[in-house]
Amino acid sequence: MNIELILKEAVINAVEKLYKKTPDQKSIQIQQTRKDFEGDFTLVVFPLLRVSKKPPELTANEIGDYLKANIKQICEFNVIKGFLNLSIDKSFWISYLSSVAQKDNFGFIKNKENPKTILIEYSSPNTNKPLHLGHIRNNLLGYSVAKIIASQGDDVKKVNIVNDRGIHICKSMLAWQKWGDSVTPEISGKKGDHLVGDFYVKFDQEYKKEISILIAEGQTEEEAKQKAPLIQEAQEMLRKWEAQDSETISLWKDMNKWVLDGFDVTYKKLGVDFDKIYFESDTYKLGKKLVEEGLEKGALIKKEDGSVWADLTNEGLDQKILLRSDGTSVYMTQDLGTAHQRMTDYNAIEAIYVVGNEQIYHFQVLKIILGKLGFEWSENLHHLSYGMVELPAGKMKSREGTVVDADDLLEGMTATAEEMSRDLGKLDDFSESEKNDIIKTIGLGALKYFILKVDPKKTMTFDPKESIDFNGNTGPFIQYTYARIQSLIRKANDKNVDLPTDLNTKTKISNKELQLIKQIHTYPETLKEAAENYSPAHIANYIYDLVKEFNQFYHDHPIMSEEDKNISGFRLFLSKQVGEIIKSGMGLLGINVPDRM
RNA sequence: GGUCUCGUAGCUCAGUUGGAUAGAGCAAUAGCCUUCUAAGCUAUGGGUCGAAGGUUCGAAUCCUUCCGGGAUCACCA
Repeated sequence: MNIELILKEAVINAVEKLYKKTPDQKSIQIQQTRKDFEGDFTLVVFPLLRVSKKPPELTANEIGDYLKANIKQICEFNVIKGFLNLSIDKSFWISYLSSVAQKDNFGFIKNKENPKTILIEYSSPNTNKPLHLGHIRNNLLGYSVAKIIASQGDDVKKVNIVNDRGIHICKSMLAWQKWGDSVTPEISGKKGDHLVGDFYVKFDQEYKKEISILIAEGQTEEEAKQKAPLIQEAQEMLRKWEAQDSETISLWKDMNKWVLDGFDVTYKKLGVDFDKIYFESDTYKLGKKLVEEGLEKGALIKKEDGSVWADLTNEGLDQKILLRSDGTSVYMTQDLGTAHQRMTDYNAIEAIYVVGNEQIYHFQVLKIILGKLGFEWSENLHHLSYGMVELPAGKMKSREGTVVDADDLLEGMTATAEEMSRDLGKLDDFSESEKNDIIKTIGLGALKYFILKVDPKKTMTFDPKESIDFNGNTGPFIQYTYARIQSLIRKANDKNVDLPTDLNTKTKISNKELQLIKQIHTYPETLKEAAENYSPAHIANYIYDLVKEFNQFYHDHPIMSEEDKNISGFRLFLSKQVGEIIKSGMGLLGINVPDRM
């Protein structure tokens, strides 16, 4: 019994009765009334003037009269210009709040009729360096979007495809061989991914030296880049790897394990996980068969030199190579193969790729080619592309060491949270382990919220020198409000202020309280939109507004000292519900909320 | 050059399929803790929504052109 639907239907009836015509759905525009006006919902009558053939005010008044007479929830209305503001009876809102409390996961959809299996791929790291801030954005987005979509009743599978082979991996391996002195994570005491990453940087440094020497000797930059001994050795190593040379493979396995163990630690700290991890070393040969089949079907073309291409000129794009003249495959070929493989593995019909916006073109092409190959699900492949995270100085570059490392950042956040708590004297009477849990929750919450509240497609800048805020529109602000609510509930329990099981609909409530209930009312719609748009930011901003509103309420609506039992009970009930929604919404962002802080 | 994308307060960002007087936070200033957690609340200042046209009863939102930033256009991944 969604009140907006009831209103919509009623408006249609009104128009039919009054003007003898059926309005089309689009012309019924009902929205929340802006705060500066009296009312709960507003009908915009402009689109209906065509049917009414009367001035806006008159039309609005006529419809208002009809609605007030026929819909019992409507107690009053006013008209300003072409806007018909409808007031809903307060008892309706109070009973609505009661009904919300009876739902288990308010706003979630359970037992959806035809749940879809949706794959979401995110993270997809390279095993040659540790994770950085860009990966954090990717992981948080992927994990949160997966939760949000699942909350709307579909079956979501999280997959990670680890890029564990290729020339970049060989670079780290080679540098380790040359300058590593048999060091291991155990010996150095360094986290494996960082250790390997150091060798990747080392490679680049030495490689650059060689290049500048060659250039000094008179070669062009182009030539020098190709002819430097190090890069040639790395290429040789890749050839050996592909030929399954046992020594190379063994080194590769060792170093990959170091990195993957390191990733696991970071993933765990971040609180993200996967249903399945694919490795590119297992899948990089996939796709060739699809291409050959496509060739037979005539969906692809073969050139004189034997290379195979997809012709996308009808789609306004170029031609795209899929098999080189020597028959080897390219990145796109692989991706065709892994896409097919995954969809088959899970019998899925929809997939979301969480990948940076520099690959927009790649995914556009991928989708078209899969369509040409005859896969109907190609229509349901979505690229959730997100903007880069930049430093004030510009882009982050792993090879040059100008990155914000994920582990460092996480640690820094916890440290800041601790400092903050200490300064405020918040955690003085907590045990050491409680304290640790709480500061981790707060630090992580600050980071996650900081990243997720921003529209994914926007490029964001991050200044490592300025620590992430803990006041205002931040994770800790929301967590704090939650903790206060929990404290309220505990105190109420001690002081025998009852939490009613059912609300008295005659209770007198303030505008602020009404406003809060109305905001609770939009939570399910917010979740739905967030799922449709793959947008955690929607939810983040919703919770912020709710919390802001709640704090105002909290400030000037006493609960314990309120003598009217009806009112104190109602306020406690309302507070608890707000708390539930904070927890639920933050949960969808992958952010925990503490009971005390 | 083609395609895509972004441009809203000093800074970081909201702004639902076009709707009423464009909103928050940070930073600045001034208030509020013997009473439910001050990581909070209140107030003040701060804007030609990149620019110009157009569509519309109505545009930050849609269309066109231009300006500025970013991405991409490999027989790299």
